[in-house]
Amino acid sequence: MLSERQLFILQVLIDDYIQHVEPIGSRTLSKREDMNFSSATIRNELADLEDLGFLEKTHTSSGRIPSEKGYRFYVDHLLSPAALSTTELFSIQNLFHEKLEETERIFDQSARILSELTNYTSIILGPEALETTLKHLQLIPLGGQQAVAIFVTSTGHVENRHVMLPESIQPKEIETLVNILNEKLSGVPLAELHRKMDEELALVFQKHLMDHQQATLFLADLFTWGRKDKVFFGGKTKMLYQPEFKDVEKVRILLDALEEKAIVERLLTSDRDGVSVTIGHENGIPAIKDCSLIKASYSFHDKHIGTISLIGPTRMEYKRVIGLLDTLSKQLTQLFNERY
Amino acid sequence: MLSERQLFILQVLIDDYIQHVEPIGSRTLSKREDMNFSSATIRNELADLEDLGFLEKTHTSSGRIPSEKGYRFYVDHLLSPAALSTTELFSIQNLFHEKLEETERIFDQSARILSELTNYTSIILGPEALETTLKHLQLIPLGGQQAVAIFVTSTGHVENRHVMLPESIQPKEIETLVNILNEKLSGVPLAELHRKMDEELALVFQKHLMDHQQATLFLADLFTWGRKDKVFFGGKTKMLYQPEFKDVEKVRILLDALEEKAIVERLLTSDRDGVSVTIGHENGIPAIKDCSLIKASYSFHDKHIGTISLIGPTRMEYKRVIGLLDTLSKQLTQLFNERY
DNA sequence: TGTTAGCACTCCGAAACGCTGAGTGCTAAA
DNA sequence: TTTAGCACTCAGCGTTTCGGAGTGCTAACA
Repeated sequence: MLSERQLFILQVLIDDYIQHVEPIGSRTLSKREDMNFSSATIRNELADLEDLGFLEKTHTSSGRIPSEKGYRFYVDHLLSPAALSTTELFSIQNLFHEKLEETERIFDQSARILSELTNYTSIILGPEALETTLKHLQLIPLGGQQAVAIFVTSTGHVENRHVMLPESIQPKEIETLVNILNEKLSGVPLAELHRKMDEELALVFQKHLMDHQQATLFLADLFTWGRKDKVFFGGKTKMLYQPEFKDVEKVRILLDALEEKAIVERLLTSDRDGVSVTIGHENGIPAIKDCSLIKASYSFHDKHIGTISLIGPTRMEYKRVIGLLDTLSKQLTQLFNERY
Repeated sequence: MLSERQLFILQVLIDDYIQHVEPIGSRTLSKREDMNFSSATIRNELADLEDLGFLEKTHTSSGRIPSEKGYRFYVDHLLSPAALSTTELFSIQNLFHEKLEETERIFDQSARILSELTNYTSIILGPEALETTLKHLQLIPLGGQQAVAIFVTSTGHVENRHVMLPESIQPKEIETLVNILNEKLSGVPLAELHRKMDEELALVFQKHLMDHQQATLFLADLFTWGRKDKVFFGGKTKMLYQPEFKDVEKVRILLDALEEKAIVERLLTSDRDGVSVTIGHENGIPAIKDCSLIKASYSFHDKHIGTISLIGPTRMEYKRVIGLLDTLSKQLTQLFNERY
C-alpha cells in the first residue's frame, strides 16, 4: 500500500512529466513550494516507487519518468477528470447544427483524392472565400457572458455562433461595438474580416471602449469564423514521406504557415489560365521557400472563382502532377457552369 | 544558348534528382547506357551548367543538384506532362457522384473538433463499419475493361463504383466470379470483406479461374471499397507537435499503422461502457506501443455501435481528455436515439 | 526510526577530433 | 574536343573527451 507521501509524490511527478516531458529528479521535486522534504528523502521515496514499478529511469543516473504501470495507477486512482470549459461545450453542441453544403463536400473530397493520387499535400480554395462578403452582424446576449453572434452574408446565408463575451464589457458598449463593426465591416469579404480587424479597427476601439484589449481578443476569436471551411486540405501528412522533410521542425513550420489564411490566399490567388508552377523562392514566402506550388484555377462564367493546388518539395514530379490539376480544374469549371 | 548535349544532361540530371533526391556526380551520369561521354567531359558540361545557374552544389566537392532556375527551365522547356492513368480519371469522375450522408458528416466534424480541442489525433469508428453487411453484389460490364460494381447492403443502401476489369478475364468467368462472391460474401460485414477475401477465397478462385492472380488483384481493389469512409480521422498532424515524435520515422510508423483498417478496428472495438484508457503496450500492437488510447463508445438502443477515441503519447493529458470523450460520446448516443 | 547532508559514481549529450570516400577542378596528353 | 590522371576539398560518420545532472549509499542528526 502506498503512503500518503508516496501518492503525493507520484501524482506531482506524473503531472509534471505530462507537462514538460523530461525526466524529473529529486532536487527538482524538493524545490516545489508544497514539498517539505529534502531531496534525499524524496530520493528514497522515488527509489521505492521505482521498486514497486510505478517509475522508471531512462538510464542509471537520470531522473524518473512514469512507467506504464505508473500511468495506469494515475488514471485509475489519482485522476479527477477536469470539467469541460464552456468553449469546449459550445464546440460540441455546434457540431450537430452546422450544415455542410454539397459543394463543400466536393472540394473536400477533391482535396483528398488529389493528394491520394500524387502523394503531395493539396490545397483548394473554395469559391466563397473570394466572393462572399459580410452584410450584417448581430450580437445577442444570452445572459452572463454568453452570447450568440449572427452573420448574414451577401449571398443571403445566415450563420450563427456561440461566443463568450469578455468579462469587463458593459451592455452599452456591446451596442457601440456592434455598430462600429457593422459600419466598418459590411461589404468586406469574409476571408478578410480578420485582417481588416487587425489592421484598421484596433485604433477605433481604443477611442470608444474602456477595455479595448479584451475587446480585441474577443473579436479576434469572433472572426476566426471567417476562416472557416473555405480552404480545403488533403494529405497534410504526405510531406512526412518526402526525404527533404525528415526534420520535423521543417514540417511544422510549413504546416503552421498553411494554417495562416493570409498566406494561403496569397499563395493561391491567381488570375492566370491553365496550370501555373511556382518554384521555391518565387512564391515570396520564407516558410515555404523550398517548396513548389502547382496551381490551376476553376471558373464560373469565365471568371476565376477559386484555385486548386498541390504543394511539395521543389523537386516535384511535375510531369504527373500538371496533367492531373489541369483535368480536375476543368471538371470543376464544368460542374459549376452546369449547376448554377 | 544550350547545346543539345547540355539539354540532355540537364534533363537526365533533374529527372534523376526528382527520383532519388541525392546530388548527382559526373561519374554516376557517365555510367548511364545512353551517356556516351567520359566523366571528365560531363564534369566540364556540369561546370558550365552551373555557371549558367541551372545547377548547384551543396558543398564544394559534392555532386550537382538542380537550382530553382534549373527547375524553372525544366518545367518551361523540358517537360511533357504525362497523360492521366485510367484509375486517376475514374477517381476524379467518381468524385462528383458520391454522396456523403449527414451522419458521416457529423463524424468527420466530430473528429476534427475533438483533435482541435485536445491537440491529439482522433479516430472515430462510424457505426456502419461494424454493423452493415453485404447483401448482394453485381458487376455490370460497360465494354472494354470498364465495369460498374453495385453493392447492396443489409440496410438497403446501394452504392456503385467504377472498376477496371483485369485484361485476361473472360465474360464467362465474370459470371462465375460474381456467383462465387455472392455465395460466399453475402452476410459478411462490409469491413470484413477484404479480410475474408484474402483468407478464404484465394483457394476457391484458383480452382475456377484461369488467371487467378490477376483476379485476386482485381478483387483486392474492388473491396477497398469496404474500407471506405467508416473510419474518420482528425488532426493526424497533431502528433508532430509532441516532443516524443520529434523523429519523423516514428510518426510515419504510427500513421502507417493507423491506415491499416485491421489495426484500427482491433484498437477501437470495445464493449465497455464509459471511457476506457489503454496505456502503451496494453494495446498489444507494436507500432503503437508508446501511445495511449482513450476511447468511449456510443450506442443505439443500448447496444454499442461505434467508438470515438483519441490517440497520443503515453503521457497524455488524461484529465482534460476523459471528460471530453465522455460528453461527446453521450451526445452521439443521444443523437442516434433521437434520430432513428 | 525517520530525515538529512555529503560524497563518490554513473552516464547522457554536446563539442572536438580524425578519417574515409565521393566528387571536384585543373593540367597535359591523345 | 575529349579523355586520363592527380591533388585537393569537405560532408558524414565513428571515436574520444568532458561537464553536469542525478543517483545510491553512508553516516550523522532530531
